[in-house]
Amino acid sequence: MSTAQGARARARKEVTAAIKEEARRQLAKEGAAKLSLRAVARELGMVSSALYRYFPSRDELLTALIIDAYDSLGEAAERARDATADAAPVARWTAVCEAVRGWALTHPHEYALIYGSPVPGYAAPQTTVPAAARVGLVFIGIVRDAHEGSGLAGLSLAAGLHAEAERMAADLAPELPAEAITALVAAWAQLFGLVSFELFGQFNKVVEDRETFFRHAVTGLARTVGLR
Amino acid sequence: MSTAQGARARARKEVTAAIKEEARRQLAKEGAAKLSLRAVARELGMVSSALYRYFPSRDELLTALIIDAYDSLGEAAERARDATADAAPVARWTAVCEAVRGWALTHPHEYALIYGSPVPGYAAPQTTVPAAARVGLVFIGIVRDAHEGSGLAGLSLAAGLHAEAERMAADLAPELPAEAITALVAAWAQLFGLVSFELFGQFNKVVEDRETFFRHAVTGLARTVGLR
DNA sequence: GTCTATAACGAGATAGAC
DNA sequence: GTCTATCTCGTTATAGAC
Repeated sequence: MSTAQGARARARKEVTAAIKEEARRQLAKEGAAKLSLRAVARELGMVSSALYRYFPSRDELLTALIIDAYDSLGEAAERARDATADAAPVARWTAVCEAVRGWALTHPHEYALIYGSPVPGYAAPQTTVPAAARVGLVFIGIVRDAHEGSGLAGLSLAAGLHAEAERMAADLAPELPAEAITALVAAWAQLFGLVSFELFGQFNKVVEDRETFFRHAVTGLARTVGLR
Repeated sequence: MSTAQGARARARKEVTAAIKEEARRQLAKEGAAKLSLRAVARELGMVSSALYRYFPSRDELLTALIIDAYDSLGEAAERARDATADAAPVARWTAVCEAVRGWALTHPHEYALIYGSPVPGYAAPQTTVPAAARVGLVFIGIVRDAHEGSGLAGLSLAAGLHAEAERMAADLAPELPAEAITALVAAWAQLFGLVSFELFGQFNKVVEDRETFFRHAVTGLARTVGLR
């Protein structure tokens, strides 16, 4: 019975993986808005109703793809962080930024799914939050390590932002100065601005040597969060 | 006959405008990927074949919407620049940034159309380039004015980036230092990272007082391009 | 119990004949 | 410009295989 259960569980895992794999293929070809359970089933030689044993609705399938994408990106970032554990803070920062960019370039459609336009009629549930937070936590970890080690450069903070900065710090990293967390959130958004512009074509005919440009830009970002 | 011709031209303009208006409504409801000439025609009480007298294809309609969106955003930015002609460079910079954010918040679907995920199967033609460039030219203008007036702060440039920086400067603004243009292009992308994160929901449960946060962040961006 | 297959619903898009 | 026949879709109910 334990082997039968094991076999069933294994089969279930494999089918689930095959469904997501095919769904990702469709994501690339038609976009998230047109992702269709029927098409996925057809391509897999299944009947559409059979898919409901694995995903209770189309939206749940989308959610699974979104979580997978966030996790895949988060893992890439964590690998880069861990591989540079002994390096200087700025070097770790840029290494993670480059890992993010590298992941985006190799997974453009999954990147568009999580950081591009919202899918009409779909609202991401709270279950996506932990996976979505992983990249951010990697950056927080680097800044925290720098803070406890060589220290952070002093940063200024606009007068009206104190309350909000304290709130964000309490939420995200109580052990860090509020100005650092504020700067970090801004840098986080700005990093994805650089990646999105490259990926979505805004750098066409503008930036040619994108790798060098990116490294220069994110080194600047590292400085704005107080790393050195 | 000249009155008849004038009336015809006017009618054509009006129908064209009505088509685009309805198309924008669909953009909001279903997203760019599902924009269909048929649905637009139906909603307007026309027959789909009649639409082809105004737009030769769905892609051309999309292109028109994209150009309109870029122009609308560009105008908002230009208005903010002109309204602050006598202000300090940093104040002008933040005013234009806030105009960009304000436009995005009031036109979220058009923003997603031009700065969100690419539409599958659609490639923007070169005709969109001039409209797309308008916002960028506004920022270049502000930096140029500052350079000719109170001057720019000195900026560093990564060693390997000299060639690319010179190329970009020659392309975009030969009268500005190459480091300034490089920093400006980065800041431009980073600005849209801030706006996209707010608009696409990444700031949910993270940034609460978004207006204050945004102003703080773009003031920081102004400094990274050498304004003061 | 776990899965797949058949059939059907209501809604929307599409193609072509007229 | 209209009408109709035929597709697609998400989703459910049901029946039967393993």
